[in-house]
Amino acid sequence: MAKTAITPTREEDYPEWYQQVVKAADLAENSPVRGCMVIKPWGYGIWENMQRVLDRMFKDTGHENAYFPLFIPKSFLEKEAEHVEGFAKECAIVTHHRLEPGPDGGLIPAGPLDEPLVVRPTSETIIGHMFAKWIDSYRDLPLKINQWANVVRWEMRVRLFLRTAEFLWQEGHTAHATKEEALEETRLMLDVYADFAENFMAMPVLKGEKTKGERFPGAESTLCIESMMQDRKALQAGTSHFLGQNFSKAQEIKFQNAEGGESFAWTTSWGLSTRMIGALIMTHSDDDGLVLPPRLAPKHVVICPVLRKDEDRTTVMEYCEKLKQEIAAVRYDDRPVEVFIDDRDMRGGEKKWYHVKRGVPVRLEVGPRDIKNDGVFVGRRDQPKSTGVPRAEFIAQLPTILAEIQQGLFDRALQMRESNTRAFDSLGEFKQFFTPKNQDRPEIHGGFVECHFVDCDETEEILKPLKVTPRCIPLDQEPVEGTCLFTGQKTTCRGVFGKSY
RNA sequence: CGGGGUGUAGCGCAGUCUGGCUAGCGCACCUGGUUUGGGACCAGGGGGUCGAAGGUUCGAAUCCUUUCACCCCGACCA
Repeated sequence: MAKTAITPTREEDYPEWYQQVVKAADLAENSPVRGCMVIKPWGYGIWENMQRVLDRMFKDTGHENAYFPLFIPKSFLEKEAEHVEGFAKECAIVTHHRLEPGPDGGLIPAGPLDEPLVVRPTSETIIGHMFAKWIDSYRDLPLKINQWANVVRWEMRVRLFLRTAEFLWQEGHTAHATKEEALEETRLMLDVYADFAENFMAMPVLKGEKTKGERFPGAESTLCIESMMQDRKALQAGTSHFLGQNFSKAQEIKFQNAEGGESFAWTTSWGLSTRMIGALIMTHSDDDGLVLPPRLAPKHVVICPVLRKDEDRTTVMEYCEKLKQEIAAVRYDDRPVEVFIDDRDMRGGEKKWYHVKRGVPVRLEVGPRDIKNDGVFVGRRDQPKSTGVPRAEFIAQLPTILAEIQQGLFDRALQMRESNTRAFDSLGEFKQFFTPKNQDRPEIHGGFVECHFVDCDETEEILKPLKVTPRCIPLDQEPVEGTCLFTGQKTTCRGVFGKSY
C-alpha cells in the first residue's frame, strides 16, 4: 500500500499529480473528441454549485439571464479589428450543413454555406448585434445580461478543466450610458468574482488590472482575479473587461441621450469558466486526493454503514436512515446539509479511501458498536484521524465543523500565498527566484514577486526568457515613487509577477 | 505549423533490434470460496482482426513503403 492515495505526490510531479487527482476523484476524463472533456457527475456537481452561487450573485446585482446562438456569422467577428486578431487563430468554423454518402461508404460534407459560421469563442459580437437592436433610448440603459454557455477555442495543448477546446462558462455583457457607469460595472463584477472565489471557493485572490499585453482583445482595460496554486504558479481565475466604445462603435450600439443627441453605449463583459474547478483542485487538494470546500461540495456528509454480520443489517441500516434524516434537517450555508448513504458491498478500507479521494468533507462510519453507544465515527477530510462522537453532539456540531473546514482551507491557502510572495529591489534576485535549481526537471519554485515596473516592450523582453509574466497591477494601491526593476525608469506603478498557467 | 516520441485487451505495459508453437504480464472486470471497524486473499474465467492499407516471405506484432491517430517540447490561451 502506498503512503499516499495519489501517486506521484505534489512534490514529485505536480502536473501528473493534478491529472491523477482528477482521475481518482472521478471529476472528468478525456473524450474521443480531441481537446474536449467529459465532465462526470461528481465534477459537474461542483460546477452546478458554482453556477447556483454565481447566478444568485448576478441576479442580486441586477442582471438577467438570456441565451444567444452557438454560431456566429464570420462577418460579425470581423467587425472589431483587435478582437479578430485575438481569436482568429483558435476558431472552429462551420462551412457545410449536411452530409452525403461518399464513394468509400463514408460521409462527405455537402451543401456549403454562403457565409461560414464560427462556433463562438466568446459572444461579444453576436450579443452586441442584438444589443444594437434593443437599445434606442438612454431609458433602455443600462442593459445587463448574463448567459450560461459553452464556448470553443481551438487550443493546441489541453489539460482537463484548465484548458480545453470546449469549456463551460458564464459571460456577462452590459451596456451603459456613461463611461463612469461602465467602469463601475466592470469593477463591481470583479468584486463579485473575488467574493465568490474567497468566500465560496476558499481561494484567496489578488484583484488587479492586466497589462497591455495580457488584455482581452478589443478591451480598453481588463480587470482580473489572480490566484496562486500550490506549485506557486499563477492562475487567472476570472476577468472583467471595460470595452469602452470599441464594440459599440463597431456594432452601432447607439442611443438617443436625454439631450436628444446620439451617443455610443459603453459596454463591459466578464466571464468565469469551468477552469475554476481546476483552480479549486490545485488550491486545496493534497496527496490523498481532492479536498472540497464545503460550500461547493456536491455532498457534505457520507454515511458508511458497517455491515459485518447479516443479523445486524436491519438495525444498522435503520439507524443510518434515521441519522441521514437528522443530518438533512441541519442547515449549513442557508441550505440543508447534503448527505447520502453509501451501502455498496465493498470493503471498509476501500470505501473510506474512495470518499477521501473524492474530497467528501465529512465521513461517518456507523456499525453495531457505535449504535450501542448511540454514536458515530467521524472522519474529517481536513484531519488525518477519525474519532468516535455521540450522535447528538455530532448533529449539533455539524454546521461548525463544515464552517471550520471552509475557513481552514482559506487560511491555509492564504498562508501559502503570503509565504511565497516577495518584494525584490534587484533584478538579480528576481531572476534567481524564478530559476529552478534543477533545469531538467524543474522543482516547485518561484511564487509571486511584487515590484515597481513600467509596462513596455523592454520589460517584456527581459521577462520572456524567464517565462515570467506580469500577472496584474493590484487595484487600490497608494502610488509610491520607485524605480522599475527592469528598465530603471522612475514610476509609481507596482505589479505582481509570476509564472502562470 | 517546426523538433522528438508512441500506437499490442477497459487502463498500464512486455514482446519488435535478431520474423517461427495457440500473442503474454499487472491492474480492472465476471464466478465461486475464505474474509471483512480500515485500500483483502485463494481458485477459476471472459475479453485482442497487435492503429490502418499495401508489399517482402513457406510464415509478419516483428522487415519495407505509405497513411492515420495520439502524446511531449516550442508559438497562442478563460
